[in-house]
Amino acid sequence: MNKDLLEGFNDAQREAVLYNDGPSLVIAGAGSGKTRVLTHKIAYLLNEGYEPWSILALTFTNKAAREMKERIAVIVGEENARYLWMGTFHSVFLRILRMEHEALGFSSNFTIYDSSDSKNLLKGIIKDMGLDDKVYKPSSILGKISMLKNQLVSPEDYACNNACFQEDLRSKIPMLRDIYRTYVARCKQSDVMDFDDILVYTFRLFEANEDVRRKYVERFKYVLVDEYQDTNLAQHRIVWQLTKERQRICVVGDDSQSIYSFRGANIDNILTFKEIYSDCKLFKLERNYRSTQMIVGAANSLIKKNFNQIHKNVFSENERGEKLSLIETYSDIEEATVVAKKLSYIKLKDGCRYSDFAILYRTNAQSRIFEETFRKNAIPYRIYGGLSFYQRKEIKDIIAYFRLSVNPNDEEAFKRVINYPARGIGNTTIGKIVSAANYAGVSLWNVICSPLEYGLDLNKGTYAKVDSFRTLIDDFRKMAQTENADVVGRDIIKRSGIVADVYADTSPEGKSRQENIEELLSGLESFCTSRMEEGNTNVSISDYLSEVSLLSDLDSDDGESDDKVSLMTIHSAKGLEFNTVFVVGLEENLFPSQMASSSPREMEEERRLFYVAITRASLHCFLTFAKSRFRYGKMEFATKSRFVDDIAPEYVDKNLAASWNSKQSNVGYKSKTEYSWKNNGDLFGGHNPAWQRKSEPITTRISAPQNYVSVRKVVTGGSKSLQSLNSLSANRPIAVGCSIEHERFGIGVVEKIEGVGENCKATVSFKHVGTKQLLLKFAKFKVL
DNA sequence: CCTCTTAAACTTTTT
DNA sequence: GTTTAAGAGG
Repeated sequence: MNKDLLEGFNDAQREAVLYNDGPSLVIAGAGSGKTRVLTHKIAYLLNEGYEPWSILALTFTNKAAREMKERIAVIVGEENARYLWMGTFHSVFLRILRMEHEALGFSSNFTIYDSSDSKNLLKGIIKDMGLDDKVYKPSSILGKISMLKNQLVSPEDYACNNACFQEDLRSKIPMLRDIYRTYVARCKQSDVMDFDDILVYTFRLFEANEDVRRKYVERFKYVLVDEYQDTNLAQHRIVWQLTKERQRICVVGDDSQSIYSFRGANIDNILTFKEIYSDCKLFKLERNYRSTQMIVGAANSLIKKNFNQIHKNVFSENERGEKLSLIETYSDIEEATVVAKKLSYIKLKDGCRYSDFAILYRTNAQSRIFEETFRKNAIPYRIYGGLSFYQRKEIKDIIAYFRLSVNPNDEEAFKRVINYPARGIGNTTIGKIVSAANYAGVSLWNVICSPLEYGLDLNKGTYAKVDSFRTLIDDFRKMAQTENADVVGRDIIKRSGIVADVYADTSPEGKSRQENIEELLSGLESFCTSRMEEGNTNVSISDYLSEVSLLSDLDSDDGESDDKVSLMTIHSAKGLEFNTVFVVGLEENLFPSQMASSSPREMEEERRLFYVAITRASLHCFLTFAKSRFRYGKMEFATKSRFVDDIAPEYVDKNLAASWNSKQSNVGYKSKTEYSWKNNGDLFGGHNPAWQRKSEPITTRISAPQNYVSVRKVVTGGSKSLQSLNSLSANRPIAVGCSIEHERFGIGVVEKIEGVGENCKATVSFKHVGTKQLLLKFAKFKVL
């Protein structure tokens, strides 16, 4: 059995699987078969006699956990795999917290705030304290509080720390400590935890209750942690609490892929692991099985630019492969078009599937253009991340009712639905309830249950409305205790009036909301049936909520079944691999992000992010950047990202960019398009791709200038004449002092000209709109 | 108290 | 360009 288990492993991998006598740290380079090692190690442990429920395996995404479980099930059988404690930090510890709720003073049905709930609560607190939300911006306060929690700094610790207070004084937010204290108190009052609380309270549970900690130390005889480079202090300390005696722990990670420090992840956790677990054995997986030598070489040369790292030599023995291609385009729209074209071409040439491709970007906002372009060109795609299913309004409304039926003290859920669907309880009434609750230090629910006791002053009509809401929720609560989740769910959306409200709306958006509700209900149903198949006799709404509140969109993958191009942020691409990867938007202030430019530490993280992006590719990797881009609804000019030049030149084919530039100056719009066509042929062997003729509608739409116009007609303003005007400005050079007539700005005089070729910029003083800077390549004007 | 219109702010990255 | 906050009118 053990022989089979280790078939096809290299020495390093085999040793990492077999060593189980003490703590081990596996540094696993990108594509080095890390997941395979982890799954086989667990299978090996099971073979060695470990009971499935005595193994705890922690991952960062539900998806990773599920995949790993499936792969283990293949080796050791479903009946063993299902009893493993395997999941994200958050889901595993939430499970434990529910069992140990009493020790923490929470009810067993506490609910979870997502970040928008947290933000809303903070907004209210800041308002109540009479503070300016321009100074105390809820999202940045939430960020600070989240960081404190991840560092296990309690409100009390924080209030006592003078250095922190001085820092807040300097940042003009001296009330932060009071906000933090109030925020924690209000969550407690609502019987609610936020994401970070799951870790904080787990730590506190083990810290304050030695017997409880012992219990779990006894249970978890072996602990494995994936992506250890992304753990924060709280996670690190919890793992220590569970493993310090037995020291049967294996962590896997790659310091070069640490990309979550913004969320409190501390790269030092992995760098100092050896010191904390003193007998730790170190294994390095350096052979990359995923990518071509060229891609691995490029990635290595890039990451060398970072100082902080564990030395390793990642290598590939796959084919040499082709260089990375750098593509420069002149707008974000063209970037998407060129990517669509290359993608279609490669698909035809390699005969691969759409699902072999990924478009990776730095920010979610960049997905839009690709979405539009792909839709126009009939390229199927799937967008990951962005607004998740569970963040849609109609879904959140329903979930809020669910939450209230489980935990009526949940303040944010309460506020969300007390007047949805509209039942005549407005902001004034809600305000009165909130202040009565805060005055007495109880939940909103408590106030409406005993309005007299808490001095709730409402007129009779309003009071009747509030009380009928209370009755409604009370009914839901009673039902939620006895009935199954699917039954309760259907009843809730019917009796709350959501069905009537949503189904009255026959507009396209209303229709889509209906579909979403149907989807939620069918999801709820399948949740119930699958839980019952597992042997649970009753499946409560509470069970459902526990599961759902930690799900992200990335997790609800519809699987391999459909053949679509993946569009996602680089962050969500971690752990995945694709034949061909397009890393797009490689521009200064976008990637690396502007936010990172101030600190070298953050800049290194951005570089690691780029490293992650490149190493997702197994065969082809394209890097693209656009010289102009729409941001915040305005056109902005951009320059090539510094990261492009961090890759050693021998790995990157920059010819595309070079020849593009040389032809730029005297080429009008139309020929530019033709040029990129020709270029396509040059790159891949000098012939016109067959699909250019074959799929007529796609081709025309890609190359037709109307494409550009129709997509962004508002911003370019009457760009019908783009073509003619562009060539005009190229043919008739302007000079300082001459008059021009601009399509939108009218008549003006040229004051200054800077730059050469396509970067040529003119400062023009217009009669009516004042002085503007025009980039001649884009500006639409006539020389008079 | 509700709803419609207009204005402003917004963008890292996510469990 | 998009979403969400605030203000006016019903």
